[in-house]
Amino acid sequence: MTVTIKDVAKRAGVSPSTVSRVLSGHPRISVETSRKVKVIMEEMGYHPNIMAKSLVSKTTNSICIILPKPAEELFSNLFFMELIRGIVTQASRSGYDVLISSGATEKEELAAVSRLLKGRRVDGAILLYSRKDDAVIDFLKTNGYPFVLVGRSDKYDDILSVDTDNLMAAYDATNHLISMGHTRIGFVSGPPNLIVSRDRLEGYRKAMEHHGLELKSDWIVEGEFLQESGYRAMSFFMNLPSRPTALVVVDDIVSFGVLRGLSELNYSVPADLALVSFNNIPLSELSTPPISSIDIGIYHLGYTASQILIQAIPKQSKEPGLTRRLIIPHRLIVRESSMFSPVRSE
Amino acid sequence: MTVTIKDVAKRAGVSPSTVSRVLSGHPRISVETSRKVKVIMEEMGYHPNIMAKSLVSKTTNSICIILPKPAEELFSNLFFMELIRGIVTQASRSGYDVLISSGATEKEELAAVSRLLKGRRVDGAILLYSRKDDAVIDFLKTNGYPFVLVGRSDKYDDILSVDTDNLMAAYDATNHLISMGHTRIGFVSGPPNLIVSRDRLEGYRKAMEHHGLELKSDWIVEGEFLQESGYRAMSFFMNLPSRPTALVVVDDIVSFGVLRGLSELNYSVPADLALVSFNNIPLSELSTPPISSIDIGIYHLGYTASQILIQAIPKQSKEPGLTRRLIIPHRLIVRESSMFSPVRSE
DNA sequence: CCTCCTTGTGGAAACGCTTGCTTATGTTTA
DNA sequence: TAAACATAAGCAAGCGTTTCCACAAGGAGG
Repeated sequence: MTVTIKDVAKRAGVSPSTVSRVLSGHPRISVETSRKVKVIMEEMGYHPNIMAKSLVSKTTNSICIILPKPAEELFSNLFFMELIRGIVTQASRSGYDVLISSGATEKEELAAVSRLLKGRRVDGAILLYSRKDDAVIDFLKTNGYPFVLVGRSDKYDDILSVDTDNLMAAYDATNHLISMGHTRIGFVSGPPNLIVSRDRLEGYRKAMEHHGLELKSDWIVEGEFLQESGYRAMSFFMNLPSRPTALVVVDDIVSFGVLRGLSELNYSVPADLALVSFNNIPLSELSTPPISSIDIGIYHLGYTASQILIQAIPKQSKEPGLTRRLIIPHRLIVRESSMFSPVRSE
Repeated sequence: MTVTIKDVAKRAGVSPSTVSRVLSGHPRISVETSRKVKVIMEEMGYHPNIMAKSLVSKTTNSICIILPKPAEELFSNLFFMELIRGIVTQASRSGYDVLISSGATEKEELAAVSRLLKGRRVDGAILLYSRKDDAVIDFLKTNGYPFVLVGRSDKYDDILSVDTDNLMAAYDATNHLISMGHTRIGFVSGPPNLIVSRDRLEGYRKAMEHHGLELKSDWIVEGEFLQESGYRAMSFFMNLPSRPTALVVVDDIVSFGVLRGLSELNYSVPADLALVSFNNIPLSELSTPPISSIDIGIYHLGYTASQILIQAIPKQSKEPGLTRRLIIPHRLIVRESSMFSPVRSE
């Protein structure tokens, strides 16, 4: 049925080994033979069986993306789509296939990962954002599988990772609001077990302290990376007797929730509440008003993660890459949501 | 290094065949042997080599998603993210892995597909939205590979597919505006080579004719599934001497563009222009104002597509599924963007 | 008591490919 | 002219499974 290397060999009057060598560009194959075999492969519609190849070469030319546990929700976040886009693009340029994997529970997730890696279905993995204590990281690390983290681990520091300097990013975001004249600035954070939440919160704190501004514990609320969290945070803040004039929000999606609530209550952005958030997903410029956001180069993060991972996969030919931890630069995109200076009240 | 079936066999004092049979739950294995072998597998941390298994069974337990050509752009559309989410969820429930593939050009795309299918890396494919003449469909069809189309083909009608009744959906959308009292209704379409564009346009036409409303060719503009297209369409319509009071827009993303342009010009939605669009992506309720949209159950489309595909993959055990073409019901979600009745002017 | 089935297991080939070793055919070198 | 080498291609083993076939042991049927 399907045409194998043997069929090609027979038809070309050479041995299977020769055909295989033509395929892999072995140096000791004569130009003529090579050309002849190639013509025949074309004629017969030959395609190498990837499984057979993988079996002997012990390498699959594919990697997997491991989505964080509550994939159902997070999936909807454009953030992950951008990340995946970056990964898929780069991987496919390097001749790698990409497999998407996610589990409903952490246990399921671990099972999936171990099936894929131990079963030699993929050569390596990309983890999208890490929690404080991550069983998957432990698994991958102790078994010596190539993997890269988009984000950072607070447990290991010799791990391949691509990340944003979230502390600095939050510092910059807060600073921007301060430079616009805001002094009463709140922070809407993410889940406390995510490292990114903590780093961004810390950056906010640093900036406030650095400018001698008051850090009220009332003005820091935690939530999820969901629109609803923003909505809730907004009503919390607006009901405060003494409320902030600006907010640093941990993720654009959360900002959408804030925005929505504000518009329902007929508050205006940025006049009643200015906003800066993170990630600059494609939709942050589409909202009304457009949201100022720290662009962290999501696509670029994904692209780079894939690059580093593929470099780290042991190959017969090349030395492994040297990169360990890479920081992708961020930059603040100022849009309407923060273009307002409050009246000085001191 | 890695533990194989032979290692387990040796340690358990049985033959490799027996271990293999334990693995696959063969009926003629004694309960005792089975238990013993399983314990040893656990102890030794055995994981079956998926490649070896695939090689002999000629089946990979994985499918691939083929993204439409200009993946770079479309990827950003939440639409695809939702679709992928549905597919991945269902596939993983059925024990299948999902591979994402996309090519920059149609030729590259075809090469990727043929590498994956002919190379027996995947058992089947899901195509996301079809163009008028699709080489990939031809390839899959003539080679007899299992695949399902999310959308429909105008060339073959014996193809596995999951789709929305786009004609009816557009009819409903238009009808809704008419029932709100609009008589001057325009249509913002997508690329004419996409079947979905044509079907929706046709539904709009049918509804207009059915109510005896004027179909001005001025009031139908084509574009891409991009925000920019909406922006352009908006300025076109607003500069018309005789302009519509409502628009049916082929995709929510396009509506965002319309909305943005309108707000820049200080027009108000729905008072100056009412809007209904399609797909009901998670963000359509987040815009200001929220957009009325035809919910086509994107996640469900993906989920079902995966289900049908996996059923159609020939297995030793089961008969292939019987479904050929499945229509997922749609429903109109009315939001603020269409909640306005124009003043009767006749 | 002998044959025939059933049950549980082992042996070995096969899946399609790569690769180290070997061989055949020139081409240099001493 | 013989020895030494470079080049091109073939042979066969092996990657980790599955599965057909064979086989042993025990029980049932005649």
